[in-house]
Amino acid sequence: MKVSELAKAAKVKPDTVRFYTREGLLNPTRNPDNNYQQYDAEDLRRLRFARKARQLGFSLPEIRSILEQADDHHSPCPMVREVFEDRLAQVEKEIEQLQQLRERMQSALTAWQAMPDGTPDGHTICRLIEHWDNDTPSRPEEDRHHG
Amino acid sequence: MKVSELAKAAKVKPDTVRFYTREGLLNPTRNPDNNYQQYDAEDLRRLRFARKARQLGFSLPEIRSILEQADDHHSPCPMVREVFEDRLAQVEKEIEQLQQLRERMQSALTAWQAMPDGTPDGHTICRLIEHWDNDTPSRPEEDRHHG
DNA sequence: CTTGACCTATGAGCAACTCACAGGTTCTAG
DNA sequence: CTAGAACCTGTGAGTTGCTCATAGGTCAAG
Repeated sequence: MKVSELAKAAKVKPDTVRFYTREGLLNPTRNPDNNYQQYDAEDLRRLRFARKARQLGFSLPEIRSILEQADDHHSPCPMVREVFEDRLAQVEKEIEQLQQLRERMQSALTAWQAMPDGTPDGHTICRLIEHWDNDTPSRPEEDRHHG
Repeated sequence: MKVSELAKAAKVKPDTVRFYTREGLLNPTRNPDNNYQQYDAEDLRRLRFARKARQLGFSLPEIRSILEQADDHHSPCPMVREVFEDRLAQVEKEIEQLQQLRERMQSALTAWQAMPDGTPDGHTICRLIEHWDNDTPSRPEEDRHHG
């Protein structure tokens, strides 16, 4: 299989295939005639595995470790279970923080309904935000990259 | 105020102050003697404002727009309200998706309790992940390449 | 006069892609 | 047989909001 064929089979973009290859998650051979990458069924399995693992929140380095363990004929499952549990805890923490944020935003919206849109006067930029009362520490920023 | 003094007053790192200055959110003057940045009370207000806005999910470009509007003596509040409502909707979407992910992870964990840690055999890397059934996108905005 | 703490600007690094570039290869139509 | 489309190659930059590293300038104290 060539890059685009593998990409299509796994429903990802060709650039993702190239990126994963660069990162060592896939081990294609070369077609000596034209220097093209050649992927096989094993690479497709690895790629599909990697995508599932990504959806579960595994990082690329983690996935690479898992694949390397499998290549060495060691079961990566114990590691998978461990990282998975950590990830679940992290997801739960994120949910909690986002819920707190939502509540705070909702009360702010309610409070703002009565507030006028003041013109900045050198002491105030926008009361709406300046009257926001921020006592909670920052939430994880990672997910904002997507949005 | 010098960089570190401003940073301390706003409880951020000096590098953040420098970064915000680079990005045009702060407008310090220069001490002609030593070329150091000089910040005043207005910069402190702007920086505090920016940090609150960041906690609410505003991006730096958005914050810069707000500050520029305020500099032009236009009230940025209508814009703030609008972006804020968009952001709230986005937070709610993220919460929903994370909750779905959590549920799927929890059922996976339950299902895994009975599954053995198989050794990779060339067809399977780790059943725990391979048997994960990924029909829905799990992270806020992965594109669906379905077809 | 050196030490050390501060300041300066700039560039790299993070995560996981995504895209743009410039050029080589293969396929297809005329 | 050839033009051009559509693929392939590698590499480097862009995304977001910082954070850190580098190399060098400034300043108070000993």
